[in-house]
Amino acid sequence: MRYKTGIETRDRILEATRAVIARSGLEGTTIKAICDEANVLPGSFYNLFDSKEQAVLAVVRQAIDAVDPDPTHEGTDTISDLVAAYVRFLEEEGDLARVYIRIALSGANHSDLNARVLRHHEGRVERFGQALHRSSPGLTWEQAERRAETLVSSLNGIALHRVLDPTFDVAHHARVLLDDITSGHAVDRSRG
Amino acid sequence: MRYKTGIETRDRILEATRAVIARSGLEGTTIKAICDEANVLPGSFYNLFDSKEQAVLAVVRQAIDAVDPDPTHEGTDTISDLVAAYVRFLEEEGDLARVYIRIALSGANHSDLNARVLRHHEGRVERFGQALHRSSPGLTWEQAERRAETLVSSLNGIALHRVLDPTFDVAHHARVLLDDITSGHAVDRSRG
DNA sequence: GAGTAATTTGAGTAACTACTCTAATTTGAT
DNA sequence: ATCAAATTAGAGTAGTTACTCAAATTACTC
Repeated sequence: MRYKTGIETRDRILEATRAVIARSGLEGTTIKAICDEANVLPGSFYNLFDSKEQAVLAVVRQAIDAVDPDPTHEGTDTISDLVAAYVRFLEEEGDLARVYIRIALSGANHSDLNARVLRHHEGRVERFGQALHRSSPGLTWEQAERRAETLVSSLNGIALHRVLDPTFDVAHHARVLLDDITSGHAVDRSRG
Repeated sequence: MRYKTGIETRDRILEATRAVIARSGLEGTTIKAICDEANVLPGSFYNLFDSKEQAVLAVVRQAIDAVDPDPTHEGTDTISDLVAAYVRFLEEEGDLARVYIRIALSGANHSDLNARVLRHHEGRVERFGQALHRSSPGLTWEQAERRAETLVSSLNGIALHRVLDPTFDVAHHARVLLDDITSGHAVDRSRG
């Protein structure tokens, strides 16, 4: 892959892989579907990728990275920022968002993916927890983290439903969730 | 299927199908996996079922039905009851719960499943909305329904995460969610 | 316990899967 | 323009898929 055409073909294949995963899921993604979508023959695919897995994992990485476009802002953004960023991701990166949600479930099959998804999830929970702790001094760090766990999982539920129903108003429900979870609950009284 | 052994075999195959879907997802479910799990040869499977689809759909129906064990109670149960019933389902019917969550995503491929899942979801939202409206007179019916939409989707998010992380405390997070969504928000101020 | 229908067996099929290989073509530095 | 390397073409392979079928076995009725 040193010529321009090779790089273009590689990009086209990754785009196609993304579209196919978004449409058919990780398990339902076949080489034929990818090649048809990318207008490429199997020989070309295997000239640029070692395996189907490699292309799929590249897209998986894209999706996970795209969820949080600016991980370097750590320690400065509010929960509202974080939720808004996720909503923006869901609304503007339709295919990648679908891929992301598909991964969350397919992970339960492939143990390596499972571990990767869980690690990413924990990172998000921690970041949300810190933001929550900053804005709600009444919460202990542990309480903030637990509420962040609820929030992040719930947001994923909203994202999940959008895959089924494209008219689902993600922005609205995310805001309701955020308002409710951050309002008036200085103490986590549901514990124990 | 008129002999006792045939009925037993049928049940064993459905149990196996349930376990395989829970473990590998709808797309990842193969006749071989089902037959191995049920200790049956393909010929026997096809003596009792017309197709793989038929067995899978039977399990899908089981899962959807099991989510709400008592649909006749309509109009009398509280949101707390409904949430508790879902939590109980998730905790006590591990395999069926996994199947249920898997369906929610796989539905995006098979359009018939998608429609069925959406119909079921809408039914649940309506039931949750009615319970919410009963307990919170400050909410209009429409507001109650919208909050129910948020709640049901969020609960599914919590269920989804449990598939990835079996130690996830579903009961706790469901209660936090319920408390937050039902507390102090007589007016849906996030609208518009 | 004989007869009949249900059930099980297990090899077989056609279509699909991921992936390979060689020959033909295209690319870009010289 | 030449030439080596990159890229593409496209038939081919081995394994897996859902599903079939005739023959052997088993279960129940009388």
